[in-house]
Amino acid sequence: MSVVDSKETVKEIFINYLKVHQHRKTPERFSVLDEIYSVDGHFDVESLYIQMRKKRYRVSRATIYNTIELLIDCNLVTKHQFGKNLAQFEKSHEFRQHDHLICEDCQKVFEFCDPRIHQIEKTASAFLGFEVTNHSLNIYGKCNRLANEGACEHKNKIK
Amino acid sequence: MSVVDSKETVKEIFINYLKVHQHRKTPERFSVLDEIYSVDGHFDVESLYIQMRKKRYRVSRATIYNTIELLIDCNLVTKHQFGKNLAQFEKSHEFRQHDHLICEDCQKVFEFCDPRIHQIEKTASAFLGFEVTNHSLNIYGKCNRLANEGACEHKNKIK
DNA sequence: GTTTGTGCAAATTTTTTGCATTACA
DNA sequence: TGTAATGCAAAAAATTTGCACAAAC
Repeated sequence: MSVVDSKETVKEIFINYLKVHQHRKTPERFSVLDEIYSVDGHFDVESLYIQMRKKRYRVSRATIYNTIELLIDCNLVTKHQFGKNLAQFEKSHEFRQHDHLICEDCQKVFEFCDPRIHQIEKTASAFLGFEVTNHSLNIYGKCNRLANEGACEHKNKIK
Repeated sequence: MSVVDSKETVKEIFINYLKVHQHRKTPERFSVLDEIYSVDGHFDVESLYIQMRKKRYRVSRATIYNTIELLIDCNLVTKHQFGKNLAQFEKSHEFRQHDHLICEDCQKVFEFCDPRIHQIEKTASAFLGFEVTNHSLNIYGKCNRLANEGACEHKNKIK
């Protein structure tokens, strides 16, 4: 699926969500969605705001916060908390569910998939009669500098 | 191990940590540790602060933040981020490693253990040569109100 | 006696809220 | 046209920082 197709698809999903929930289809909401699906990796509200101001869009922080909440509700965006008090977000449609390995030295975030997490989800939810909607698994550690030369920007990296 | 023994043990660990890292042994640091190990479950800095002020202790928020950082560093306290921008903490010495199921309706947090998470940790860390220090697995969902009557304080609970 | 740690308050940072105005339906 | 959504700025909430004073070592 091309980037353009993906944007079309998520826009349709969003339009449908807005219709079903009787929310208005404003240009601001679509520009936030479009911008989020133009970016790879994680982002926070402030950087998205600055990025959108630099470009063609005119949106307020309040609208970004509001729109992201809607996008999370219709599963087009995922929220992360990597241990700091700054919420990070990520587009999530048609992306393989993945979890994160966070390097405590360089703060870089790596992604990985492991199907076994679903078994754990099932067991744990059955244990208390939970109806699971999603999960968040973060593994913290130190990325091996030698094995990942260049992948990790250490503060004290040997130049 | 009794509560008193546990407090003695963690105090020794903390004393040793402070010695090794050449930090001073102040009464404030020990009272924060003592108070944390008197409380069950999760807590945030503000509630710990209020609780300590109500009781015998006289500590500032800044000191609590500072001390908790040291306690995290010596593995006596664990930090959690359950999706909100309020850091939650928990004593962690001699407590079985566990993960969390969070109810999106009532915000209640349930604990569970699953040894399979360690296999995932191993696989994921081997994948990128990570040296794992810890992990955080949060499963979000809706606790079954009927099956857990009384366990979950729903906002719209049927009275 | 040095120097780290503390308390307090001010500053920062991130998110939320109130309200007048705009614009979708 | 009625009402939800927006922008802005102020407020709130959580954490960090600066500095004078206290107290470990």
